[in-house]
Amino acid sequence: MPRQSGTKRAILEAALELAADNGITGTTMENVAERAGVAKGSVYYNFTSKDRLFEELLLEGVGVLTETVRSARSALTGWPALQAMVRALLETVADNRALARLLAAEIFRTDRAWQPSLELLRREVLGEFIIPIRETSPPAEMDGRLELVAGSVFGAALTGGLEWLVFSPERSLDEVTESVLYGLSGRLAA
Amino acid sequence: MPRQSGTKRAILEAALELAADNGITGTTMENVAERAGVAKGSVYYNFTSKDRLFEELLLEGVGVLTETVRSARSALTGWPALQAMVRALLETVADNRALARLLAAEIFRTDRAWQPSLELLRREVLGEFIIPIRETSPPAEMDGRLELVAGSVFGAALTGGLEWLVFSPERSLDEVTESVLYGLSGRLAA
DNA sequence: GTCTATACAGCGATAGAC
DNA sequence: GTCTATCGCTGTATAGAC
Repeated sequence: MPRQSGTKRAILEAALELAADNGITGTTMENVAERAGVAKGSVYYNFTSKDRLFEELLLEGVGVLTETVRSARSALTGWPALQAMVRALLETVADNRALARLLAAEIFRTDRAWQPSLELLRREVLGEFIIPIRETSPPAEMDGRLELVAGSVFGAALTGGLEWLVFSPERSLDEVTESVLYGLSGRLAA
Repeated sequence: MPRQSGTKRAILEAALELAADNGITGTTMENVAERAGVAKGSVYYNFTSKDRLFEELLLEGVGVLTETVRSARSALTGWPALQAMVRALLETVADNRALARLLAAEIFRTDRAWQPSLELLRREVLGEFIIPIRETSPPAEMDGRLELVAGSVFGAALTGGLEWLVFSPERSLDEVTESVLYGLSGRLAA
């Protein structure tokens, strides 16, 4: 089923875990090789450069995120769809905390070799959020700003998830989902 | 008025601009020196190490952010206070876009020398958000989770602001403020 | 396809003149 | 207080044996 050799998979996983802890620049190809249980030469055989390795890693990760959010939306519309999407996003964050932290650090950078491809995927995720937002019939003057609304809803969930994992890991998924949705539910504006 | 020598200020500013574009690890002390118009030795005279330089930079930045948010809250309570704080935060992001990007990348990292001091300041900012949130009389079962709610509201604003600066810089502060507050106003849950 | 060994550059930090 | 010069280490990437 895996479309890659075991070595390639092992390298990707090692790179992900190390970079979540030490940042991408703080992760050396030597570290990755050690952790994956192979020699540095093998890393360079499987990935032409460090940039390529992390590009592949990030694109795969955002792809998984997009699919999860999309399938959570699937049959629902409007607010119930948004609730399901936020929960799915938080679940993904919890299951891939390394990826989530990496993504948070990379998503607004403009200096990376992989930035163009990453931005494309980012827009895909935001697009998934725009769909149910539009279904809540926003006023006409918000039309051109739905991407900003979606970005901030996405940010609320991602930041809430990271706050959870990094600073309050004792909380349950349910509690965190409720907390994030509480902020979006309008009860703050009551 | 500045409590530091001109050289120290110039170094801090150069470091901030460079790190926003290239990341902290991607910024060398040589780069900083060049941009500040001094020699590398002078950088090391003013800051004992690279870590110290960036610690000072980040702490000063978060301090400014905290003060801005606090003074925006000042005389207000509840939802109006939150609105004012979000707007103030977005204004600060716009005026210090380099700092905002740097902060977004650093705030969830756990591998930095300055992480403990940064986390303290982070809690201060969140504390400012918790005050008006509590004033909206959340149900008792949310009591222990207000930090998560605050974190996600803060994240909504910060992410919305970065989305703005990095991907939709043609929007106005008013439009972005409205967009972020739209997500928090409950109109998505209507 | 995986290994070891190494070239080569870049960076943080220090020494010491002025 | 600022400079130039340099040390020592680390990291990316490659060469070539197996």
